[in-house]
Parts: sequence; structure tokens; C-alpha cells
Amino acid sequence: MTSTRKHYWLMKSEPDAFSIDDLQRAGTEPWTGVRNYQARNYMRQMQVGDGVLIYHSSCEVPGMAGTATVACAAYPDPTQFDRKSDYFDPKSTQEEPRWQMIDVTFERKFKRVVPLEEIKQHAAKLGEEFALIRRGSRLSVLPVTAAQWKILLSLE
DNA sequence: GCCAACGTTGGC
DNA sequence: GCCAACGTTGGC
Repeated sequence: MTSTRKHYWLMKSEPDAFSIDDLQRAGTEPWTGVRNYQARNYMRQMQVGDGVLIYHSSCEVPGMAGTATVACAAYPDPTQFDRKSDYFDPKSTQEEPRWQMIDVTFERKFKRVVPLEEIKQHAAKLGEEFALIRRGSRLSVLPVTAAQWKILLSLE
């Protein structure tokens, strides 16, 4: 888990709530609210400097909007302790926090949003098992291989 | 530990 | 707004 190699990820965000433009304005943003164990486990594996594709979901044109980098190692998501937060989790404790998160730093906004529809056309190259294009996949944080990263960036 | 019911995600 | 797919919950 302490590899020095750079790893790549894709993170989904609903642009109505938080878009690539919001990230550009913010610079660095705490990625709060992930409440899925698999997604959390991926965030635990993240290391400073890892590449992140920012993906817009649940919107008019779902697709890749830009890139960011991982700004810090995973740490407890404070919203799980906040009763007023949508992400409050009564089963989580300070001693044993259930949810972690990372911060991401804006890197680049794509000249255009690369639509999911277009990404799907490259399924053969990307691999059918790539979670983003797998039917019914709802994972909001998923790993991207170096080869996939290269292909995905080339679509811009 | 099974599984039905329910809630959520997210493309369309 | 619909609904398929999936994760979680809770009764048994």
C-alpha cells in the first residue's frame, strides 16, 4: 500500500452540486460525503499526487470534465459526526470513524465535457470491466489504469 | 445467514 | 420522471 508509483482514479460529482468550475474556483476541495464502502476503500488507497478524472454525473451530458490531483492521504470525513449534515452517520464514532475522505486539487478543465456516450465507444480498448461503462455500476470512486488514463485523456 | 423490502444512483 | 441495478436493512 506504500507504492511510490502514481495511481489514477475517477471520481463522480453531480455538477449541480459541485462541478469542475466549482473545483477550479475552490482550488482544493475536501471530497466529503462518500458513503459506499468500496469507494471508501479506494480513497484509502490514494496517495498524494495521484491523478483524478473529474466526472459529471446525473446531468444533461454525463461525462469527463477535467482532471485533479489527490492532495492528501485519507482522513475521517467530519460530516459523519455532524447531526445537521446530510451525511451524518449515527453508527460512526470518533474512536472508530467509519468514513474517510481525501482532498482533491484542481488541475485542468477539459476544453469540452467528453460524454459517457463517447467513452463507451472505446469499450474494447478500455476493457469491458471498466466500472464506468459497466451496466448498472454506481460506484462514485473507481480506479483507472495508466493505460485507461491515457486513452481517456486522448478523447478530449 | 437468508432474502424481501426499501432507498439510492444515475442513465435515459 | 422513469426505472433498472445495486447496496443496505431488518425480520425471521
